[in-house]
Amino acid sequence: MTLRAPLGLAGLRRTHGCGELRPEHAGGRVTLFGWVQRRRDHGGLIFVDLRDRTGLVQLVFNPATGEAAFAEAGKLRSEYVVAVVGQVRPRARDRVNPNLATGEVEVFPDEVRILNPARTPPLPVEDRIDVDEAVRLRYRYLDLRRAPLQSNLLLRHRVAKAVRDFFDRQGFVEVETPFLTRSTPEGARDYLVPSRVHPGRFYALPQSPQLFKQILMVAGLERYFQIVRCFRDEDLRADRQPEFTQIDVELSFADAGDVLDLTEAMIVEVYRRVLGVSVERPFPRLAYREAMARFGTDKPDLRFGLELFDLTPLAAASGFRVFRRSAEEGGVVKGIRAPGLGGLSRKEMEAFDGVVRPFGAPGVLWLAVGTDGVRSPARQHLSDGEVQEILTRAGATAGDLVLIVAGAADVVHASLGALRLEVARRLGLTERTATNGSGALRFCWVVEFPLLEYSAEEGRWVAVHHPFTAPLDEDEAFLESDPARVRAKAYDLVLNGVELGGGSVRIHRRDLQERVFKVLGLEETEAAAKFGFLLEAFEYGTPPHAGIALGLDRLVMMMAGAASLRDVIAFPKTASATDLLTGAPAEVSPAQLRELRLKLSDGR
RNA sequence: GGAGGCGUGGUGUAGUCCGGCCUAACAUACCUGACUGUCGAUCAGGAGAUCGCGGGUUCAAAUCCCGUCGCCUCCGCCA
Repeated sequence: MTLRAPLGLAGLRRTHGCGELRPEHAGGRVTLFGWVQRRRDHGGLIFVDLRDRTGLVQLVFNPATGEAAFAEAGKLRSEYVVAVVGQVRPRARDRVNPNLATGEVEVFPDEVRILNPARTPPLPVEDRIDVDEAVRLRYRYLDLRRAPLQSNLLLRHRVAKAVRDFFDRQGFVEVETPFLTRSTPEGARDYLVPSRVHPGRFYALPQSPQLFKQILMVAGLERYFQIVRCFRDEDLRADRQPEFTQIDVELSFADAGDVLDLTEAMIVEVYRRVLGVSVERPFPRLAYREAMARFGTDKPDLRFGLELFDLTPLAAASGFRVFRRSAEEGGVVKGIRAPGLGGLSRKEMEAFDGVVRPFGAPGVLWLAVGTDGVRSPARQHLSDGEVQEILTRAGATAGDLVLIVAGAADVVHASLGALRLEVARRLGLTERTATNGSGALRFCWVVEFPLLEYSAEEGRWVAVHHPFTAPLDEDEAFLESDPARVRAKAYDLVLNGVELGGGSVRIHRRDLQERVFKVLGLEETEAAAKFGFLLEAFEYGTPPHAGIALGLDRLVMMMAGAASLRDVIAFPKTASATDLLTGAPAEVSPAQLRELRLKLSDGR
């Protein structure tokens, strides 16, 4: 990396980055630009740490070697922007700073120019000092001066570069698709943009370029990719921002296996090139049903076991009412083993209830295995034989804890999925270690998702993935008769319990697409109005095609070992979708509203 | 839409449960002075907060109550 300036600034030409100076530069004259990290004023001698993107170097101001520079150095304060010209000298052995990449040298400036003074920063521009995130977001430019965020942005750049190089080499073409497009039913809420030219009409920002990339397949591009911003007006999470970036891919004459292979190859190359980490292929593939049954989630963290086991048959025959009723009502009874957690107090056991309650489970039944028996609030309701069978199924031995949840299958799975993560956290199995070789990277594919699920809220079947996803050939016949049974040619890529992305084989025949629309309750006229252009396109020679979209932000987050998307996005939004730096969203002038023929319902 | 956590000089925290000892403490940053080998410099001195905001209870509120705003996490929602 170099920061040499191509042109001089005020007669000065930058020769090196601060962090680049090494003993071999000793004796040379250098010109450096940067920010004052810190000034240590010893009266007759002043040390200044100068920082730029490349790192830090120590400047030494001595009246003997530069009277004017020494005087100027006394005026320097934190974050002043300066240019210095001086001589690089090696440090005496006992003055070397081993904590600094440039610690074997220092610069003796004979000229200092203050290019710009700075107010005292509202947050320390220094790594490792925790600052309230609201302050960091309000002064994002100062937060971004700190090394962790800078290195995350650099990492992100390298990932994007590696992705582009990979797809370019594979014959893919990056095509830009519109941001101002039309709202389509299904999926997330749209961000709307009013049209001035057409009052009363709105563009929508794309939730993804889904339709366009399929049309590019009809258009004969054959291999498309795009690193593209997507917009979804839904509530945020640590791993969800209203605008996020996808690595969007679509290819013709390809089936699911081709997409999986291609994606794996891309991931392997990105990790190798950017982090120097080798990722093993192929990634294991799990059917959705299996993932739910074994891990209670469709995005399993495979870094640890702690798999669910089924007690439903035992429960059906049990004298314990809670068990029997769950089984009789069509629910399930399942549990997990928490190795070594049998010693928790009753109060700590009850804290597990709080983990499952958000998912609709009333609580967790626990059995603590001791050397002299089993402790459990349900001990008296269970026969010795039942307790023994539970322990056998759990594989539990003395010192272990068994956690059991009974109820509807989806509630039980969600609850145990969350409990499994909670147990893993307690056992220290989920450290989000970065990927510098030490962290486990357990990629997997989850495949055979259901094509449809019934939405009680909307009173109809809705697409699990999106309405253009093809059903498995062997399930297509049940589309109308038993929609729940139909599995999709869809796949999700999961890394350590985080969903990195997903895709599917698309429907490329108009007749099948119309059948799916019909099951979704999209009447022909409505389908024609909203997706007509796609259906029409399908009539002009559409190749079979499939694709995938990966969350670039999430991928970078995982690679950086970051806990939040905000740490890998230069200008992120808060949990309430505001931008504390710019103040967006903001009110607009009445004139702007008038021009758009918009009237706010509160009368303005 | 719901649940929980947090909000005290610029920054990070203590104090809040159990009101009075708070005329709000500590660290750091900041300002001034001293100091020629520091690199988390050191030493001496100084300035800086009506405790997110509004209302209430009380002789008395950072502390209790009600409301409200902001940030974070999770559920719903979202692929």
